Amino acid sequence: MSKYHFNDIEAKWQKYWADHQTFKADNQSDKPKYYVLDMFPYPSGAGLHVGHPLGYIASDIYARYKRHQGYNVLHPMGYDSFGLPAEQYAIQTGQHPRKTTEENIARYREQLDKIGFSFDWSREVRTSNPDYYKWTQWIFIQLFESWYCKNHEKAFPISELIKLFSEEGSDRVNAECDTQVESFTAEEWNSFSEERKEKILLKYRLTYLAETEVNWCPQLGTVLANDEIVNGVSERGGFPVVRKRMKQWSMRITAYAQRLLDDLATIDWPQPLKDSQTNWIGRSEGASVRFKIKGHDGFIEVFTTRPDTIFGASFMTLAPEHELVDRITTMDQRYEVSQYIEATAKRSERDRLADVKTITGVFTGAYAIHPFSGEEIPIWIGDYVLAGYGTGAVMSVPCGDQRDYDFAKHFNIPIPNIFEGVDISEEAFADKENTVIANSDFINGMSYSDATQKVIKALEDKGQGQGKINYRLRDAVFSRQRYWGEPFPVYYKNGLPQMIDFEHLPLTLPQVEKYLPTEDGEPPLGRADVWAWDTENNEVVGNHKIDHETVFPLELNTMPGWAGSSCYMFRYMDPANHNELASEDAMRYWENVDLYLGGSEHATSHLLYSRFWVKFLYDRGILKVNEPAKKLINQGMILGTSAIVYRVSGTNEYVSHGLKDEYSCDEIRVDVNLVNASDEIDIEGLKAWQPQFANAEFILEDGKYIVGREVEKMSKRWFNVVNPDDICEQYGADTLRMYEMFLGPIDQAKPWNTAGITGVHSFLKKLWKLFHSGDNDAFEVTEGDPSKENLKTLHKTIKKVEEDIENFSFNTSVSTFMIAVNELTAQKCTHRGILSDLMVLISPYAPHISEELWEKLGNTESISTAPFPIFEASHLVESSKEYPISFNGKMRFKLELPLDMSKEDIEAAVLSHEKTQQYLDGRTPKKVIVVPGKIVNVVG
RNA sequence: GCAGAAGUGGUGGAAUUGGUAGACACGUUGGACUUAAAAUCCAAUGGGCAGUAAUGCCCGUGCGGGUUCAAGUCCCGCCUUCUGUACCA
Repeated sequence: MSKYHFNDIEAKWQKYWADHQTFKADNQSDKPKYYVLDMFPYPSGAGLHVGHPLGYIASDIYARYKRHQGYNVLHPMGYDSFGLPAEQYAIQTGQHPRKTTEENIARYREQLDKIGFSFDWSREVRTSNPDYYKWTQWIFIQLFESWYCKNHEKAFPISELIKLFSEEGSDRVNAECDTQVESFTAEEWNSFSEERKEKILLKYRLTYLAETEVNWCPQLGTVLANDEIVNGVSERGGFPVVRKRMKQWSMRITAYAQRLLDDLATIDWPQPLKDSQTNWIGRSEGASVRFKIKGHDGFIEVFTTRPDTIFGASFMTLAPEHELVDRITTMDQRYEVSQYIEATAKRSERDRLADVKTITGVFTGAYAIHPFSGEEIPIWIGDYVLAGYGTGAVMSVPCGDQRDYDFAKHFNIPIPNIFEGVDISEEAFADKENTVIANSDFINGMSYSDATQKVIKALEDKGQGQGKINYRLRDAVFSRQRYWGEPFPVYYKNGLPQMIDFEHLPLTLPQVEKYLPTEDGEPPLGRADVWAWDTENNEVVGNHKIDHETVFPLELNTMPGWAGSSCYMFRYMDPANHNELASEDAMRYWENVDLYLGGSEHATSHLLYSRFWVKFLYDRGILKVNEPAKKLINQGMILGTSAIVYRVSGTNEYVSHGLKDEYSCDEIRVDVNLVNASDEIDIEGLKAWQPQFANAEFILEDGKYIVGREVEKMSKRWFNVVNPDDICEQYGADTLRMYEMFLGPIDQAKPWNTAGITGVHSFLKKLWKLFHSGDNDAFEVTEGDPSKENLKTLHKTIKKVEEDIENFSFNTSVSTFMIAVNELTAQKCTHRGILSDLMVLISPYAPHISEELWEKLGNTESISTAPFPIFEASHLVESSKEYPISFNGKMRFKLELPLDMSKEDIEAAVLSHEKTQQYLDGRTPKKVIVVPGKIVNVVG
């Protein structure tokens, strides 16, 4: 009666861990600290599928391993619980998103608990809880109260900027700010009205209100960030996105572009992830050049990475949205230009992306003056120039840039050649490394780098340009026209934003009757009746009081999804603190995340924004560290294996996969849980599953209906979701944990496939049997000294498992355990010491069975407090080894030799061996290569 | 187009610094136990050739070259697949 009853064992230990708070971490300890974090999930209505826990299992193994190694481990979990799906559901059903969110969280928790994670649930955070988003609002206020000084490359309190303005005026301030700021003296500043000062400061704050061109999604009724748009349509829902000018909150992340780039060198993150952040930031070096406009006072400013090609510029191109277009267009061209602008504005982002081949543009009638030659250069408008990058204008050098070349060819603009010995009759020459400049006045004969320096110097002397570094990274739009997000702690007095004082936070979400935008296009908060701020009593009051002189309207937008997730890793350190984000002591102790696990899809969103906020809070002395995580691992996605049945077109007949080519069929995806490991479907189950199959006819092959397979993302809509609860029920959590690791390397994407799970499950059964080897299956261990063989198996395993965990090769350590248990079974080893060490090795992977057997071994404390066994090389020492002997690299025979032999002795023994003599047949070998412990190679 | 990753049996995948390729598992085949099935256990399993057999030999890590006594691993040139990104001046 001692079968491996995993269900009972797992329930027992999960209860034990919860009752004893086994994994609660202390904020102080003599032990070294280690912080292991998973990216917290959005609790969706679909619940967890087997793909979600992959990363959690890996991080749990590492956390448990670190506890065995004697670390004080912080391993928390929480929920990123603001988000669009709950809001969409609320719009459809009228149910408050808080309610569905809480239900989903309860379901997630239940599922997570079944897998046996060692989370410290006492530190749980939820981004939608007012106690939590109070701190998101607080960080927003800190950003509002700060400006970025470029001289110090650091953020400072806005009060210091005010001091600078009042003492020195604006000209000595070198700040990251809006492109157009006025210049004033200290006297002027001091004479400005408060309102005027406020307006000026808003251009310097790290979060600011600005009229910006945004990605507007009409169907969702909201603005989207660049990373929420995929192929020109919204990531959620796939709706078209158009460009629109709106007043929005923005974050000055561009101030941190260079530091975000530089500090990548200080963190141990995957190279592909660093590369995508580098690309996203998009640093490029070049020059900013100001071209005079014929007959006008102003300049056209352009950015170019090729100042060396300036003499090849035969036209200028402005983006259709460029502010100068209207001013410089001549009367003759006015009609044509306005037609063109209207046409391009109508095109959605998607059309523009889909159709990059068509060249369109129009001449403005105006001319720019070349800064050196003085030539007149026609100014065109073209939609291949993007308003959002650089200055929205380019100097077009058709001989050196393919897009300019194509544009010039299309409109018959001259293409002067400024490269020596290069043929440009077919295409542009863009190879700057192999360039010799010609036809270019004072830079003739120079290379790219020499010419670039020379041109920049000459531009500076003329006051018409300078060297410049440009970034692709844009400031992040921070407003969303949604209900289910953090409200801004902001009210408006005379149209100017004011922050609510810290002691009156959190500003909680008001009740609304519907979650849709209002009829006149305002965000859902525009529906709230009680959404005004009374500055006298510092409380939220009804909108009808707004005409009162102390009551002002509150911000109607809410914050984007990334607001709540940017600094949550610090809140876990001290989640119940009402006075600080986290206490000084807690932050000093835990520093930042030592190991962070999550998907690579967050590379240019969460992970970039988080780094930005952490650097900002570091500048302001709130955080002690300037990066959120020291090491990061991206776990690969687990994909679904969809099952497909084939309906003969226009009938209710379904044909098996092998026969489908004989018919004209439609593919229909069906529930994968109806299909067995040999791809055969349960026909009765299918008939009961959906009404359309109830009366279906099936054309079978060999008496079976075989489905087709397709590997794709695991999702409800493909009916390919596998629920971890079912696996736990059937095989147990320990099997699920080990099998998910066994599937392959942690960072690789792989399809879920239950076929191999029995191998891992039978390993756990064998492990159980190792302890229950007697005739009546009673638990039995032997005492005394372990055999040499036993020790060898154990220490081989310790070494391999330790290496594997340190390298995050969790898949190979599962194999190592299997080998160890097989060997010990063969050795009939039931030795207490060997087995208890083995249990500690296995417990990070299969914690429940380990706890149970650990208890049976007579231990009273949880196995999680047991020290990791120490590897002793002496147990692996052998007296002799079988050497492969090769001739010219080809293996000929094996020879047993003592390990302590010298190189020379090995060589002599090999040469005198009869098989060597046979092979050499009287010849003398050229060389004998001896690799001690490995191989001997005789080169003839 | 650009950047990154990867190509190994029927399948998932192993192979320290170049040193016996295919660990471990699935699957398949055969056997044991059983009235039978399930479960469990044992054996075989990259391909080919020779041999009654033990065994021996040859070929094999996407393709073509190279370095080396020795290459899945290093170098050069290709092909294919995946992932991210894209009119970025």
